Amino acid sequence: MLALKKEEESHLSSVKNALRILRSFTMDEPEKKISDLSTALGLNKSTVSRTMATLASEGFVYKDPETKKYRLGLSILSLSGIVNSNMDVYRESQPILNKLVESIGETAHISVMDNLEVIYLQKVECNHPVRFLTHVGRRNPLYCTSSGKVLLAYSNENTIETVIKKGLQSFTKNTITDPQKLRTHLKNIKENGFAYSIEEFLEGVNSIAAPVYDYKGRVIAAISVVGPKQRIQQHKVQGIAKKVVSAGREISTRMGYWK
Amino acid sequence: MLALKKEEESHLSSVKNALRILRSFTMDEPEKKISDLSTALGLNKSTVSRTMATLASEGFVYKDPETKKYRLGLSILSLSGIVNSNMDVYRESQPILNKLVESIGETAHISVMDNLEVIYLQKVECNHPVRFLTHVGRRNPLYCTSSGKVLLAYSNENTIETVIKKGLQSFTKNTITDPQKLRTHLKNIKENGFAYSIEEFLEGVNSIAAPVYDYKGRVIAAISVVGPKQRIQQHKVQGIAKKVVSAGREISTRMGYWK
DNA sequence: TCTCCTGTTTCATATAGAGCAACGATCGCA
DNA sequence: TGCGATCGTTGCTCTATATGAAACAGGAGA
Repeated sequence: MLALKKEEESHLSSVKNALRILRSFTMDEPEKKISDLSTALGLNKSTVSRTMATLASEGFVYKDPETKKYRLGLSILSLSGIVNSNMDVYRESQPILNKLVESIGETAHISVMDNLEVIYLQKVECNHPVRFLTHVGRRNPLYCTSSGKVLLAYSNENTIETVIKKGLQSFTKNTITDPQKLRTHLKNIKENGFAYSIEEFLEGVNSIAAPVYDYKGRVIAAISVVGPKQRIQQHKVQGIAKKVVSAGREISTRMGYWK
Repeated sequence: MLALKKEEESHLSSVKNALRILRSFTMDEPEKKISDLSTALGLNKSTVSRTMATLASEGFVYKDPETKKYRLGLSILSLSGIVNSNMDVYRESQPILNKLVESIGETAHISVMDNLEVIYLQKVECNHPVRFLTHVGRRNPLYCTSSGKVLLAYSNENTIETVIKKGLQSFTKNTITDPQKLRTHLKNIKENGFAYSIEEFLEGVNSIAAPVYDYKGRVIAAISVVGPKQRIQQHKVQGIAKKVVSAGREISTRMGYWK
């Protein structure tokens, strides 16, 4: 083992390979062949083959006997149920999320920060047929989604600077890519108590988000509504934000926050 | 490596350890300490410690810095989103499940067979405050839940016999534990086109399930409603079953089945 | 302060996993 | 039908690496 960072010295390489393989599955590429994985991850074919056999034996991947392609298995689904049930926010937010969707008529999410990204824990869809923009477990950037900006705004300086240092990639013409602009933008969000994104991440998609507090008054999650710009229009933002903020407060109260 | 079954010969032991550790987390024990895992799985403390460090580095577990206990991480949630989006049934069933819940007023599920168990893919809750009997990803026996019995009834002889051979454990006084009784019971289910469980698995809990077909006419999933016996009464079974069967047909149609 | 119980790290050793290459199986195309 | 090309699996060898025992380092609690 030559020249590994201190942190990684004690990591088991074959386990790491297995986990990297699992994480390489995406929404766009939910099926993988051995050789694809081999080249993509720079691992030997036989290594991948044996790793996949092990993953399959524990139900983490499923091998289509016909095409010989692998998909993620249902063991993962079993584990995800445990992840959720273990998160207080998840438990408390379901009914409030439902009410919010009914009241506004747009899809709503609960999300948290993980590994300098927003990850969506929960989703309640509206009746409109525009769907599948997001999904539970999806990760998005912190600096150009409304939920991400809320989570970032209420985090510490350090986190903000790390995000900036990683680079502010431009997704649309509205994405905030200037560090100084972002800093003041985030301060405004804290003052207003909510954030909105007008096509900052996806063309034609707007969103509004508010913080969720825990019993210590720390922001632990964000609640947000998303929709096409035709329905979430700029002049409606204030009105919608009021409802989102109040829904966030309601969950916070259930989490033991009061103020 | 001495005396391993052929199948397991080519499995990577350290990866297998990691996966076994992940699967050892349950709804009842969502938090684990190193030493617990060590004794529970018969692995050396240091092995577990290093494995957990690796799992944590890829976000599969999260280490509470205060208590030093581990919980499952959000990487798993990300993967579960991909599992779902990859399953046709999942996509098609959401709105129909909603309608069913509205019409009957009880919680409904979509489930499939995996590893000789029922696993719940999707859940839509009713408004009644009796909750958390099941959750997405939960696994239950095939032979004493309505969804399990549907899936089993429409599977092949071989599967049925394997389940019987594994043993029919009694959960309540109504659990079918006699192999011959189960065989004829399953035949009846196929004739009726639906299954019901009157407190066969949990005291006080009844359920009704119907099959979901794919485009080839194979049963690939079950749709079911569950509720307390006070609400799902025996004399109501036929009426509810009609609605469940029809919902199942509706999903089947969307899956390309027609007949 | 002194135990007891954690989890992490060190170190030596055995071994398990990686790489290579050869083998079948399957596919595509002529 | 036959011929390459591609792909996944499997022996085999060798070394990198995962393992276990024991020592170490922190807490927690008495």
